[in-house]
Amino acid sequence: MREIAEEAGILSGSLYHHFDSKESIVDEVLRTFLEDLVARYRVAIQSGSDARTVLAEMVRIGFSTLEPHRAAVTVMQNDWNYLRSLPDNRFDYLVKAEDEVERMWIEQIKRGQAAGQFRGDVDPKLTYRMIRDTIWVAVRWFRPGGRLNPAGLAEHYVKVLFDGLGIGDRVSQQV
Amino acid sequence: MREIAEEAGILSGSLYHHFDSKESIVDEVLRTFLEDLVARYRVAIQSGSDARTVLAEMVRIGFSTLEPHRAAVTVMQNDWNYLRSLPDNRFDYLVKAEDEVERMWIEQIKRGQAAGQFRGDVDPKLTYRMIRDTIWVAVRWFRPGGRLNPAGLAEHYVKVLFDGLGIGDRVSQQV
DNA sequence: GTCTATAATTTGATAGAC
DNA sequence: GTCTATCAAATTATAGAC
Repeated sequence: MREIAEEAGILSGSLYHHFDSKESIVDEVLRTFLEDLVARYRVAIQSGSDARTVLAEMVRIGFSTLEPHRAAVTVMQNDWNYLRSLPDNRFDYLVKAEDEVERMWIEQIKRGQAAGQFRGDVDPKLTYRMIRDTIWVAVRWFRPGGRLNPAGLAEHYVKVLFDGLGIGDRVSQQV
Repeated sequence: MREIAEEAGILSGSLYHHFDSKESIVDEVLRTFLEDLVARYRVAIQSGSDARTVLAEMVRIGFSTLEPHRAAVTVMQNDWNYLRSLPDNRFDYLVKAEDEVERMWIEQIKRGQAAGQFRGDVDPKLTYRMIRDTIWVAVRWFRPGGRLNPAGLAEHYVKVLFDGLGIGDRVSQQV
């Protein structure tokens, strides 16, 4: 709280005029982030595009939140398990939001598999988790002004995710 | 410290008979982990196999540490930046170890590109970071006894990483 | 090698003046 | 809306008995 107040240019006691607790600050940061994220996912999904296009767009949306929602993504990374373990039900919406997001991703992965755009021999849920992790953990090393911006990260990842690092006869490698 | 002592079945004061500070505990946990990890990477690299085989093995090694080195991986995830920021130089070896590990991975990626096993239009360093993140963050949700063991996670990831999620004419998708 | 007791510091939060 | 002053609890660490 003292560090937050210092960043804001006031003393820690003054923070309690704006928020009634540390949890309330976290709450506002996370709600804003999740509402924005889910809304943008919905737009991508409702675009009517094929699964591969939608999934690529969702990857781009994810990376694009790293800058505007850096604090939220960091808190999600570091304190997710802690916030969920709190005795009050204050952060129950986190699980609700995560479940909805997971459903969105998995639906697109399954739709792509059904349409023959994605290979059928991967587990949709596990694949979602790995995509999710890759995007959000980038907040730990990503710094604005570096060699690549979030859009560049997204394009690189989409390339590897969809087409793979390897070169060669795809079919013969699918055992 | 109280929680660690409780897990050990003693009181917190008694811990200081075995370690002179909290940092010393973290230090021992991380050193053990990094020595094991680097040694196993070296074995894989010195096997003389082609880059693709070595890289797949390095992925397997990474996932296989999630169970035996769960505490270390968790601390690396949560406290890496903090440990590096400490005024004393006690954890300088973390950066040294990370640099060495990064060199190992990037060398294999570049070797695979030179040999035509990996596509040349991906950034080796960025690709390494994404592989690294995907492996280690799994510690946050991976629980022994679940649907998949670490070896299963590794095989799934190797499949997606090398061959991609997509199906179709690879060349036409490389713009 | 562990316990009891306690020191020293950090941290979230409050009361009331201005 | 911010500051001063301070509280209460938590947390790392120490001293000395057993």
